[in-house]
Amino acid sequence: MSDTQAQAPDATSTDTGAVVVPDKPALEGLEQKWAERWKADRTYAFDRTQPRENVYSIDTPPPTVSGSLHVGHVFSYTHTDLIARYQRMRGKSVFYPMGWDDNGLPTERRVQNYFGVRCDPSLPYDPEFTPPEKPDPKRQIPISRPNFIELCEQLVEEDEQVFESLWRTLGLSVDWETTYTTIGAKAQAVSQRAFLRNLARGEAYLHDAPTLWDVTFQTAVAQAELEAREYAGAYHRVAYHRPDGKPVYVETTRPELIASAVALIAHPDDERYQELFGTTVTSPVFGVEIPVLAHPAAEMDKGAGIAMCCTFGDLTDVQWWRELQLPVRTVIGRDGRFSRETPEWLSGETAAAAYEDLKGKTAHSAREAMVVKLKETGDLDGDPKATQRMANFYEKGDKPLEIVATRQWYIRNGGRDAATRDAMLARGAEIDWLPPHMKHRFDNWVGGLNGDWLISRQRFFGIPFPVWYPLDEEGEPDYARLLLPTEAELPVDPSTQVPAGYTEDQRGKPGGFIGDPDIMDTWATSSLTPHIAGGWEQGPDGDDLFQRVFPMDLCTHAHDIIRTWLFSRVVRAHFENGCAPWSHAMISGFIVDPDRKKMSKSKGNVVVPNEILDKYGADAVRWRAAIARPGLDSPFDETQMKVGRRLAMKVLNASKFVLGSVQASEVSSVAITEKVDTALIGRLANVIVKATEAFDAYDYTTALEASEKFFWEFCDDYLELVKERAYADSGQPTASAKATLATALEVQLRLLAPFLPYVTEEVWSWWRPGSVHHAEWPTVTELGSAAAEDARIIDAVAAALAGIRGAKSQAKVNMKTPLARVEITGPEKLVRDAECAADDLRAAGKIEGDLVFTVDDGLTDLSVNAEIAEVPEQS
RNA sequence: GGGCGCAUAGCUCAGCGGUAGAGCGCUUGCCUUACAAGCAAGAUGUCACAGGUUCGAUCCCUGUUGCGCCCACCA
Repeated sequence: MSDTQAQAPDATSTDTGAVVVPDKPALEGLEQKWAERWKADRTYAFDRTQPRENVYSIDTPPPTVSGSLHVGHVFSYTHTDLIARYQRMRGKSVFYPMGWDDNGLPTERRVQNYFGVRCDPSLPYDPEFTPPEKPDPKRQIPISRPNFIELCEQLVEEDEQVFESLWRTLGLSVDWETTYTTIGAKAQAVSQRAFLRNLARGEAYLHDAPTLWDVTFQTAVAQAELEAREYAGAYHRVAYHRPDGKPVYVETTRPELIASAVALIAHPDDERYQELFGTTVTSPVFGVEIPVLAHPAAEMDKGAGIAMCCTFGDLTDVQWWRELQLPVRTVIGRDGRFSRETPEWLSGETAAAAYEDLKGKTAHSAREAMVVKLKETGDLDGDPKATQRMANFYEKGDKPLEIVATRQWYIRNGGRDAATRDAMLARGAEIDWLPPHMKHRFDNWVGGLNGDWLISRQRFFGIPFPVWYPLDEEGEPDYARLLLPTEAELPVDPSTQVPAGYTEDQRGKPGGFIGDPDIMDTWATSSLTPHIAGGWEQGPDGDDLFQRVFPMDLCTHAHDIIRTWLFSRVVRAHFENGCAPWSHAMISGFIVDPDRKKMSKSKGNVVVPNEILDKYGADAVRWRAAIARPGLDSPFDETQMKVGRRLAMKVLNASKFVLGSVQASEVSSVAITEKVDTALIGRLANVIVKATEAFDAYDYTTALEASEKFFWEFCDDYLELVKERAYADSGQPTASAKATLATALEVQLRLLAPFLPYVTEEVWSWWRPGSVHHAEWPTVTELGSAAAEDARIIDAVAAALAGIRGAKSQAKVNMKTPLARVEITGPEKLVRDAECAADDLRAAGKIEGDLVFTVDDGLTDLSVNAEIAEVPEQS
């Protein structure tokens, strides 16, 4: 092979072909040594002069830097790196950037806890502010939004260094000169530009509607961030009253929402309620008159079959409210508490008096209060019956979500129109899914969308919407008339910058303007990672980089974020670029604990990556990652790490051994002439074919298995077999053995390089110039005519050798023990194959007497009969 | 309730229409100057269950059971 890369010469090998092997090769220290070298040599730098067809580009998940990494992340990122390294060796210029997801709620929370502060947007900026030495989590110091953001930026920088160090240790061949953050100016400009484009095309819109609301974080949340959890509740059988006084019982788990009831609803076919449809009933306690209506979404067999519709208790209520055009009667505010003002529909004397006790209460205590009242009025039938129900939670929250009508920004995603939904499904079908069944997750999610994508959040540390609103003479914002920046002005912060034609002193004044107070959800930014990393419409040469890397070749991540990250990138690329963002999506499984349970902090079963990297080394951890196929969950078992470590160690030792007798100049397929040697090369050729086909199909595990199996056979059989011949003084048999050893080792280092980047690079440096990671991926062609040899010869020889060893093992003597006579019997083909290695077998088996080959076509396998020369005395 | 995946040795997993495989673990040995974190040899199975297709099914089809995951589910 030729080394075309201009690499710095290596310290431990020379251009003259000399071989320098350490006395005691060790794994310890390899990560640090080579990570530093790769950095200094810019080994993984992207060559952006290459045209698109010579580029392999990868969209990497930006890890949440304020979170913690677990072993599952490490494995999934390794999977990506295996492909990256393979493609690099195939001659591609690999675009492999790394991003940090540092904006959003996780960072805010971490900053609050770390520094003991909280953001109060009403405060002015304090340039002198320094966080307390000892944060008191119970007494968080209120600070201004700019102060808060400064602390966020400070902390994420520290976190990012920790992450980078871990990834470098793991050996990810990321181009560390191509990093981005989701809060950085570049990401801000890209997010805002993409948003403005969506807005201009009508794909983004402002909408005042009921939204899922987290009362703890006081922000809207999107469908993709929901998590259904079991939640303890109780059925309350409650009486509404017909005009004639007769009760109509409903069953509800949320009696506190009787105050916001707008109708009772039953299924149109429900016999029991036919005569009630079109009439009205009055609510218990409050005596508010509401209609009884029919709607097919009411389920006859659920509860009493007739439901109390409140605005809003759940998503079915929203549907009824919308489709039956019911009024909005909101009692729970953004803080999750009952309104402190008596609602207008409860202004009657009885109702107002009853409501008095609910004011300012949380949903939970309002419920308790209502139960007391219902008992007093006799409208509670029996005792509440405990039940477990599923409720929607924000995935990061711990209180069930409420539904609150608020004004929010949305991006269309097919949740409200079939044409867009079909377009998204079509984009999904353009992607090669690995494994293929992961596409069902995507289709399933897109098919189940129940609304557009809500991207605004009522939080602080994030990318602001580049929007201002004019204020009318009363100081009310005109949401229909948006004030927008030009793309050239981006990024903008509407809370500190002023729209064209206005001055700062008009902020918040009648006739003036206000900035949009919200920020974009972090997914709204990470949905653009191909654009951010790929330099979409930015940089001195405009879109030059982007044209070379987009659409990308690969994205990799675990299956839990198909519905969020994967889908949102498809949405963005569809609207902005009219294509899918990548051609391949490789979906990793989870690493689960030995009981096949998901790892989670609360269960205390999380494996910390640093510990296993320290203990077993990066190559061992990578090996373990590589035996987990795409999409399959894999239980964590530490003993597997030992197996990987043993392989890495074996590579060092076997290489040391081979290089003890072989010169770099002996890598040559021409000198390989002996039948056993050509057969080994023939087998190696088969391995190259198999590994290459597997890698091309993104089946890194099969590629590893093929190369690893060959390597162990190479060590245990071939190396033992030709030892003596390779060490002999001269002659063509010796030359053939040496050439085979050198060639096979050199090829194997390249085959294993994607999996074990450290040991292969270490060994490469002993005798080859440059980096193995820029060496060409092996081909059959370079092995010459030997590649065509019948590889099965090796099997027969190995069987003969095993027979010889077996005899010694059974006799419980050591392998050095001489043999007086050996007879190898079997079918003609196998006997002739084994006979090819007669001299090597004699040497390896220490056969001092006859070595006889006998054909017996009655047998199907080789049979070896060996006589021990002398049985050592038992001591 | 809807969808997807899985079920093969004690464990983790390959495999395949024609005699069932690997690694780990286990057993028995060996200090063989590359490696004792090593080496050699060896034992281990109703291929979840029931039907069907086939000359032949662990493999293909249908159903069942069990396990896991995703979605839906606040009356």
